[in-house]
Amino acid sequence: MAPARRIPEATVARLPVYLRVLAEEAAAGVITISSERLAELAGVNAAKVRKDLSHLGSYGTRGVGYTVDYLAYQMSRELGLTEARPVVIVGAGNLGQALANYGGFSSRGFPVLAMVDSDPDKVGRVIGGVPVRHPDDLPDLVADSPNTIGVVATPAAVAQSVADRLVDAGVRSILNFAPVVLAVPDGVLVRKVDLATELQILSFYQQRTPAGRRRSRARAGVA
Amino acid sequence: MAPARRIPEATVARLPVYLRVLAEEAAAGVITISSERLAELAGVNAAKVRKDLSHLGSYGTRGVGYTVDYLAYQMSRELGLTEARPVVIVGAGNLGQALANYGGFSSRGFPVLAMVDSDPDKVGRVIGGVPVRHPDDLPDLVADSPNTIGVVATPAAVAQSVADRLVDAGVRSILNFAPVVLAVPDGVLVRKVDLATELQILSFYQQRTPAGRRRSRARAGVA
DNA sequence: GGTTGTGAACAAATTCACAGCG
DNA sequence: CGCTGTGAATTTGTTCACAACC
Repeated sequence: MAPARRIPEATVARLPVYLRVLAEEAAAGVITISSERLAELAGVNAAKVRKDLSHLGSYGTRGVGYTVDYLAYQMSRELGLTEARPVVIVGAGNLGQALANYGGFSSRGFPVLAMVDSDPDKVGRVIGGVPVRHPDDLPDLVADSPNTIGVVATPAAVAQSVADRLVDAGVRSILNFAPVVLAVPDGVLVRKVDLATELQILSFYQQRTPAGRRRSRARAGVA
Repeated sequence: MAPARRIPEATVARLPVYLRVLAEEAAAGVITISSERLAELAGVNAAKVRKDLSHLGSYGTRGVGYTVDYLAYQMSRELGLTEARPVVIVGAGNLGQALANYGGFSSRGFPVLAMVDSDPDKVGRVIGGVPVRHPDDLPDLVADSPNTIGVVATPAAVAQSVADRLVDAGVRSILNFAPVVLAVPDGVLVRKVDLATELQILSFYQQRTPAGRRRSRARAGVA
């Protein structure tokens, strides 16, 4: 009986993956799932799944597994997903538009309220179903929902000033796609997604793997 | 004198960040940089920087710091960035187009060769300066450069079959934006970027921070 | 029998603190 | 004196292996 306080960072980072798998299984009519199977679908090993889940509480049944719906519910609750978190995307360029159009946000509880851009040609238009607003409207947009998440999808040069405006408007969570380290006050959370960084990491690891024999068609996967 | 073999994963993940900082400093005319300063700009602490760099070798000078150009060169070499890695983006939807247009790839040594899409309305066109090719062309596209990186920017439903085709064509590094765990043979590397996952992680941590007093304008940053 | 939940063993990563060198 | 490079200490994360339980 681990009553579950202080969930390790590494575990938190995996919960969304488990949650997605559980949603898929639930949709497929699966009622219970073992740590073994969940591990396979999530691409990790079973011991890790059990340890991770034990941090949430004792939601499994020995000899049986976990009830998919129930586990998913507990996980959503723990992640704070019981109510929707609105998203405002700053930067209505290619990336901003792609994110706005990307169905994965709204469908997973993150409705895209608006895009924000200073280009007068864009302000007032609706792109991909999302209205484009002027940066001055940020405080109004955020005022209603204090737990709005701000997404920075601008060029690096303006990312810091955009972040400042988001913070001033009351945003306390920021997802940053610009390749800069944002400075924000205490209490504001930033996560960064850097596309070129990901490629560089791939680049490092690929050079070690000698070039390999020609393609074996094995489904290795969960390595 | 750490002659540098087996660089820890956590270190590899930070090298691209250091490298970007070094490039910016070099562009600004800075000649040498201390671990303290590099740490500040990269958003980590100085001990970590020194430990990370020590895995590459002893490239610093005590009492002085690191020569920016030299360190950047050694780092690029270690990351395997001395020659360009071509990128093929599969999926010419919003995300694919955004990635194709995103300058950050080409400018950092990852030229975008082509997008691939099965939509006949798109094949043959040039979008954002990048030609759209038919999936059947994949083997030809990749044949020339065996170290091509494949980017999966398709809906989840087809991501696995796309990955299969990439692997069959000879691709050994894949960056996956689809919210699925890809199964690939040994020797093929996959990294995943899941946008909704990032939002969910933000969601978890934000709910703990009680809502906070009204905005203090402190530049906390590097926390 | 089958599967969870968890202590204990192990491994990786971070941080400290300082000797060593320029 | 200043700053790097690194052993040692600490913390965090992973894996093992098995008792507890259905």
